[in-house]
Amino acid sequence: MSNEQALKQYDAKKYRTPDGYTSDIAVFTILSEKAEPFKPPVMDLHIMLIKRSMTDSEGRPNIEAGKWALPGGFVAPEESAFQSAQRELREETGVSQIHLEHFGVYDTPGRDPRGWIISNAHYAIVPEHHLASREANDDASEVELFSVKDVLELDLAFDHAQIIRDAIEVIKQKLLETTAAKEFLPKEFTYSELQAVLLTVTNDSAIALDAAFARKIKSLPFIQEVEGKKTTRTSKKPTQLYRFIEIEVNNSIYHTKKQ
Amino acid sequence: MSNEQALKQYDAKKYRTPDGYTSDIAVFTILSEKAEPFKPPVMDLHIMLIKRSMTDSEGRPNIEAGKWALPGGFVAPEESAFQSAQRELREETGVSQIHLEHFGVYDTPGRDPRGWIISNAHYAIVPEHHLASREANDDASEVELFSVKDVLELDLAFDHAQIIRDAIEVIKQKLLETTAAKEFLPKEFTYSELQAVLLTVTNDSAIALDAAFARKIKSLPFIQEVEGKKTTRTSKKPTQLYRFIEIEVNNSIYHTKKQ
DNA sequence: TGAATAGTGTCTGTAAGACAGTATCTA
DNA sequence: TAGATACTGTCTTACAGACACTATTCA
Repeated sequence: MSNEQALKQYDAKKYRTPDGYTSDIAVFTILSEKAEPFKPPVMDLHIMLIKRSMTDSEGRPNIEAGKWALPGGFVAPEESAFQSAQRELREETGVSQIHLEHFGVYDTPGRDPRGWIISNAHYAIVPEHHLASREANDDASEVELFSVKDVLELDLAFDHAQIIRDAIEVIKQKLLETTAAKEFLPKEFTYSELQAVLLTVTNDSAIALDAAFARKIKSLPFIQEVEGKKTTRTSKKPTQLYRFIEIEVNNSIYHTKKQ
Repeated sequence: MSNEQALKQYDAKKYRTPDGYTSDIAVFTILSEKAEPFKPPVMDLHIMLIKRSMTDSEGRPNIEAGKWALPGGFVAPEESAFQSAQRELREETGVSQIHLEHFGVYDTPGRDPRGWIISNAHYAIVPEHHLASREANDDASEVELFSVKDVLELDLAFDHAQIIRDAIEVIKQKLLETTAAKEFLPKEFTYSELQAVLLTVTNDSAIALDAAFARKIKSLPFIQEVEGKKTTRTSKKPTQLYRFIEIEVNNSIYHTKKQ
């Protein structure tokens, strides 16, 4: 009894099938406010949204026209949603080789007025400088960065308010529970730069207090001092540079962090 | 320009659509080896699989017949994959109200010979005693529990080997990085019972050594002593009982565990 | 010299890890 | 009383958190 025999008799149309499969991407970046010389950065976490056009490519009225939405699109049968997200991201921002990860599926019946459409949601971490070129593009009026603090006040398409809420929770968790902060930073960074990234998602005193964090960074097993290398980009006093090292982080709640 | 107008002109058939949307469930349970009186348990993590029948309900040869597979099935248009997984789980095991969570999507082109079929994968944690009845069922010959140590040596249907590999990684992580272990335990438990659950996924000495773990359990912020309550089910000397308390666990790699 | 950033010194307390010793019960 | 499990005592070492103090540079 082979699969060939079974396939011959299989009829996909027997079952009701979805009307579409899409990938949506929550693109996060960090904008540094007032990058004055000899000043540590103050950062704010932003998410990239597009404004849905009033008409589609063929000139007909568009669904959810005029609303803000996550970039994304229909997945083709010959690709995975992840590949689709990579493609969309490259098309939208010209950026490839960046951190992209699945974080959820949205399939509540009725979530899309066009029918039974399943969305596979991803988040991406794009360093600030990669979006500089993007912002200067032709259709820049249709693409904008919003602080995660007020993005949810917008008029958002479909169930994207929920997806964005979830994405924000996910990136907060990833920044604090994994070494994902390195995706926002240059290869070598100062304690105050890492601190600025983390302060976009937490207010904890252990991170917010300079002296405490400057001391802590030296004991973190996944961060290494770049010996003898300093910079003056954040202060007049030359500051020690650090880098992330590739080790597995033990995040067990039953273990000590010390490794 | 309303959505109604736009919808009138929308034609789902313009795009190629998926041939199916399924939910698969990796059902985990823990079996206690030799539950002798006055002995702490020795546990082993198991996963529930079904053997695909040779013919379908209409007597025709089945796809991937005779292979072992995750329970699951086609999602109906009026439900979410999560609801579908809940339903399947109830039908398969008679259990509801258990821990069930999405952990991934499987959509690689060609993963299912029947066509473009997207699988939404979940894992479930089912305490041992809930499966006792299940195992006595009529079609028990088609359902079996396998130790996660050797489940991957089976002949598995579709890409279920990959899904199961991922599910095992996920449950290992969840057991160590969240309080999910409570789903396998009675409400009140001894240190050696919690220890036995954790030892199914780690060998770390901080957990494996009795004295160390007996002391550590008292300092864990999410576990509470049940004052004055002891049991003799694991030893002749009455043993202190503990329970999980509902607090948010701070799992940041930049913070101390102390809360 | 003052202002700003980046640290270090020092103290107190908590906890980890190792290992030996003690407590409680059943058969 | 032996044997098994469940702890506790004690010691050493490490780091966390708080707060004051020092270091380095530019304007």
